[in-house]
Amino acid sequence: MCNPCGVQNQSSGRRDTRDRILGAAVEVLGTTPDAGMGEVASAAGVVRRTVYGYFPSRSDLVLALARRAVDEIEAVLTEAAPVEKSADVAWADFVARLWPLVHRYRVMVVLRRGEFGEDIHALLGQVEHALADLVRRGQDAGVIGRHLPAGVLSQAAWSAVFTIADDASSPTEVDAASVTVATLLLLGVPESRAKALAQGSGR
Amino acid sequence: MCNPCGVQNQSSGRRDTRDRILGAAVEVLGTTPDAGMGEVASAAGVVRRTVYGYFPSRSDLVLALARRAVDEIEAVLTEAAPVEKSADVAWADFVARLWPLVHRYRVMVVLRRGEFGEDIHALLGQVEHALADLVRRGQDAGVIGRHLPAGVLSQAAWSAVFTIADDASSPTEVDAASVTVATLLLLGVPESRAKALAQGSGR
DNA sequence: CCTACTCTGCACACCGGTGTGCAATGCCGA
DNA sequence: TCGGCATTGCACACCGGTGTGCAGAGTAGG
Repeated sequence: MCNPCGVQNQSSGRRDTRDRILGAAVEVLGTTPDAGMGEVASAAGVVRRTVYGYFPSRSDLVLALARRAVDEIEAVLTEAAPVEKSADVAWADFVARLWPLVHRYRVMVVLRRGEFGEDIHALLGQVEHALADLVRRGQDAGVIGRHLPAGVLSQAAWSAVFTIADDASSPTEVDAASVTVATLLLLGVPESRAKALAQGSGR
Repeated sequence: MCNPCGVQNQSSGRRDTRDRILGAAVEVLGTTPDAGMGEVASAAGVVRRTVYGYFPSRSDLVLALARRAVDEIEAVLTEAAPVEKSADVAWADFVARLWPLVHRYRVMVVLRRGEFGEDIHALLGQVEHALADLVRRGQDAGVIGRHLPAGVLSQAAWSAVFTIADDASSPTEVDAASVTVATLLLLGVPESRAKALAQGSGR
């Protein structure tokens, strides 16, 4: 082999390389959604040709990426928001759990527009629908405001998380509690309660 | 001429055609940021070749578009937020004035990532800086919350406006007052005051 | 009517990304 | 030591978008 760039290629297994490519794709496409296969490949420490060995086409790569991300987000959501929990508490937990991983999902938001809008939106639809239900539940229980319809409100809060994430230039300029408070406020939760919830779910 | 598509071409003047192209570009690029010159052209009721007569390159078109949008937004902002006005009132007025025009600026948010990030960001930087200052002023006066640093907070509120805009599928599903309330809440303005301000600035 | 100007409708070259084929290389386990 | 396997490093064809050139056709105004 010839690997002058210090990229570790140890413990190569087929599954392993695939994961490394997927990981690189998250990173690269998250910041440059229209990057080519070549860029993804070199970010993964691999040659363009190799990527095609795992993903026959660019869209296969992107969709695999999306599917994986959506699965993870859905897992976090169902874990944080069981039906018996109050909606505002559930939201706080969800955001707190999501925040450390958010950089991995930035790619989804970025990818929604452009090229694959159709398919990505379908995948994301699952999550967004569940989120809307959660907000609606909160509105019915009176713990979440009615200043906007549930669908719009959940969407606004949901993407506020990502907006804050990629505006916070320094990695830890903003912590999970702050983001939780901000989104709770947007949802119409009173300030005192918002702060209490953020403390509670921040472990 | 040969115009089977019923596209009105009357009162052609050079400036006029230019404006129609720019308008079509706002529309098309707002929903499909990587649309080609051809798509913009036909949306403007014109042939691809004609567009090149006004904008020598695709980036010229995009940048002209961006410059124009930023100018308009800046005008709205300075009109709505003179220094003597309290920051929360100013924000409410700004959002209320911006809302009816927001579809024209969606393109900016969409265009920030991808291809021209550098230049667009420079243009938008003007506005975002002013917005951050406004929020900071509000925090210092105690009318805006400190749950997030001014820069991040202003950014979050600012893009919430656009998020809400393109999630509201039906055009008038959401009115200016609702959006104003939502963003004020996000900024940490108490609910009662937020609603009062939204009423006040809603004309 | 003639001129000037815009818009059209092709032609074309160029470029960058995609996807494929194939021979060569290096590694790891039997 | 040998055979299989993943990876490499070219080769290539293909496609779609960009930007240009040029000869027309339609139109408005003097």
